[in-house]
Parts: sequence; C-alpha cells; structure tokens
Amino acid sequence: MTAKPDRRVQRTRTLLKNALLDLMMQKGYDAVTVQDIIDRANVGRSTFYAHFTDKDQLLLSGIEELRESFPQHATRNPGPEGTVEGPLLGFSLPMLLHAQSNLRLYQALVTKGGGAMVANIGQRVLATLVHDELASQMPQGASLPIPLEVVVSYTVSAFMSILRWWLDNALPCSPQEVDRMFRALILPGITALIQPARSGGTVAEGQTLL
Amino acid sequence: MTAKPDRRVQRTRTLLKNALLDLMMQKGYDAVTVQDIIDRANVGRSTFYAHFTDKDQLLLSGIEELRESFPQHATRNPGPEGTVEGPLLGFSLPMLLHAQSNLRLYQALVTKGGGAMVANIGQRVLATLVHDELASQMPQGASLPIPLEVVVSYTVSAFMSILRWWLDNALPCSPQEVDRMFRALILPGITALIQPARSGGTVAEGQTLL
DNA sequence: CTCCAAAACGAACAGAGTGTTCAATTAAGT
DNA sequence: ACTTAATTGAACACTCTGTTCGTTTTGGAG
Repeated sequence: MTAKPDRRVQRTRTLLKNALLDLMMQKGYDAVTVQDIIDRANVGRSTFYAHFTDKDQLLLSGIEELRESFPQHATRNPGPEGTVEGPLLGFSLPMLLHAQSNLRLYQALVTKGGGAMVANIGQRVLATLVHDELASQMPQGASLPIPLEVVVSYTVSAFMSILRWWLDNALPCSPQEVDRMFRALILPGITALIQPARSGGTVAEGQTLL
Repeated sequence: MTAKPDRRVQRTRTLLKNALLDLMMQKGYDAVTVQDIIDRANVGRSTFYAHFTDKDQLLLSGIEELRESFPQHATRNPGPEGTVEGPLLGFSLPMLLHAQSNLRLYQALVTKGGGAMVANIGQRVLATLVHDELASQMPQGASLPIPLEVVVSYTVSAFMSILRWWLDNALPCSPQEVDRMFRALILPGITALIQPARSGGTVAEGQTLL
C-alpha cells in the first residue's frame, strides 16, 4: 500500500546528474543550460522540472549525495582522552582519500567546472568542521590574538587551494603526500597560535616572524 | 586634426561602470543583466554595445583601471642588495592600503558580489607577484620539498581569504593589524620551507609538525 | 555663432534560454 | 492484464542577448 518505488524515477535522476557532471567538465557549470542537460540525458523537458526546480537544485542534490558518502569518523576528532588526540586538522587526509575515490565528481565540482555555488557550499561545510575542531583544541577561556573566524576561513581556503591543485593536475602524487604538504605549510602558523606559551610570547606581535 | 576627445564617451563609460558596481553590491555580478546596467545608467542599449562587447568586458575595464592605480613599488621587492631585502610577501600591506583607499570598488569585486571571473583574475595577478618574489628568495639551484606552484597558490588563497574577511566585515581593524595576522599565520610555514637548514632537516618530512 | 561629424538614442528584430501547462503515451508493480 | 504513476513533447509567455539602422543630440573646430 505504501511502498511503490518506481525504478524510473531513480533512473531519471541519475541520468540527469550524470549529464550535468559530464557537461560541467566540458564547459563549466555556468555555461551548462537545462537544454543541454535534458538533451544529453534524453529526458523530457517537463520531466526535468518535475524533479528539480532548477539547474542549481540538481547540482545541490548531487552534492548532498556526495556529502552523505563522506566517512563520518573523519568529521570529528574523537580522541579517547577527549582533548588532544589524533593529528590537528584531522579532516585533511580522509577528505583527500574521499576525493580519490570519487575523483570524477570532485573534479567536476572543485575544478573550474563548479561555479561560485560549489565553492560557497564547500567553504561552509569545511568551515564548520575546522571551527569545531579548533574550538575544542583551545583552553576554554583563552582568546586568540587572531579571531577564530579568520583562522578558520584561512585554513579552509588553504586546503581548498591545495585540493584544487591536486585535482587539476590529475593527482600528481599520493594523498599522503598532499596531506604532508598541507600540514607543512599550515601547521607551523596554527600551532604557534594555540600554544603560544612554548616560545614565550604572543606570536601575533612578533616582528621576529619577518 | 587628430585630437578630438569627446567628453561624452568618457562620461558614458563612467556611468556604466558605476552602475555595474552599484548593482554588483546589490545582487552580485552574476545576477546583473545588461538591461539592469543601462537602465540604471540611463544609457541606450546600442550605446552600451558600442563601448563594450559584453558585461564581462565592462567589468574587465573596471578591474584594469584599478590595477593601474596600484602602487608600482609594491609589485616587486627591490632590495638594495638584491636578494633578501624588505619583508617577505611585501605585497600584503600595500594591497591592504590600496583596498582601504578604493573600498567601494574592492568590496564590489572581492565580496560575494564578484563572480568567478574576478576571483580568477585576482588569483592570477597575485600569483605572478608572489611567484616572482618567492623565486627570487630561493637559492637558485635549490628545489623545494613542495612544488613552488603549490606554495604560490596557497599563499594567494590565504591572503584573499583574509582580505575577503576584512572587507566583508567593514574593515573591523587597521590594515596593519590585518597584515600582522596574515604574516603570523603564513610566514612560519613559508620560512621553514625556504630556510630548512636552520632546524636541521627537511621540513616536509617532519612528523614533528604534528 | 555656425556647422558637422561623432556620439548617443531607441525601437525593432532574431535567437536562445527559462519555467509552465496539458493532453497523450509508456511502462512498473500488483 | 490492468491501473496508476511517470514520462513525453509540443506550445506558450517571458526575459535576456546582441545587432541593425534611421533619428536626434551635442561637443568642439573654425
């Protein structure tokens, strides 16, 4: 009585998503028209609008699918002791591995193909991840010499820039190596921030950094 | 015989540029139509196309204007000795000051208003700046443990992310402070790269960074 | 001031894309 | 085999683009 899942609807949605991805890699998201999509997918115009209100909604549904397939254990940093366990910025390697597994999709999204929309969504998703992790690493009352907001968006931008390089160049090295580069570039600045006691001064004031 | 600069053309072009900037701050570049622009500027449709082939060309001409007004002395790092003079990444403070002087324009471009186009151009311009500077700082034969290309795009992304934060939040602090944050975050990683001898090992291999 | 060529105007057009509607067709699941 | 949901494709009104062309305005030279 309740369950009547018509196989056609899933098939149609998949056809449309794949068509969009193909076209994104050819022309970039912005240049793709609904006309293009339904032509390539061999789907009627009205069928498209029966499933999605928009080109954007189609893309969003694809992104959502991808997000759900991202391993959950990587979104938090559940150290047994509760405070500082596992490497800082633990999302990095899992996400690189995830990108490797879903290469086609990541390339379509992250490469020049994906417009401002993808960039914004990716930024938001990663930002909450990084924010939570950094916040948990800090002594509760402590205030940073740099607004946490800035550190977070800096970290996310840095990661996305390296990820984009990796994907644009057809994975010129292993995920582990990319992870290593990311950490080598970004961790010195971050750790100096959250553990300023070790060098005996507030880092952000140091002319010594020049 | 030769010189007949009609004041009208300059006036028209300025009207159009200003209209575009206004609309960008309201709706974002992508949502602005040529129709919008000529309506707001009170300029005839055919006049628009007599001056620019495109919405994009209009934007480009605005960007070009901005780029020309950027102080030249900041684009290179002309140390008297020729090698390491002045702070690393010297473009930072001058560009922040430039942004402060041209606030409206920078906000329209860098904030969510400016689409993928602005981001790409900005990325390219800054990338050549950073590339030249970093390349000049390195011992000539030396090879980095991280591709220079990666370091450059990482640096540019990091700077743009902080610049965007600054502009989006209506300049919550002085350019000098922003510059300080940028350097505090990014320089530890960069200097460790180009002067690896000081800590006695190749930085990129150090698990010690975790 | 007069004149005229350069500039701006605006209406009209063809082309392309969007999002909607609807009657007709197809095929999945019972 | 039958029913019902899904798909189809044509037609429609709409918006935007980029071009054309005859008309009007106006800056600047003489």
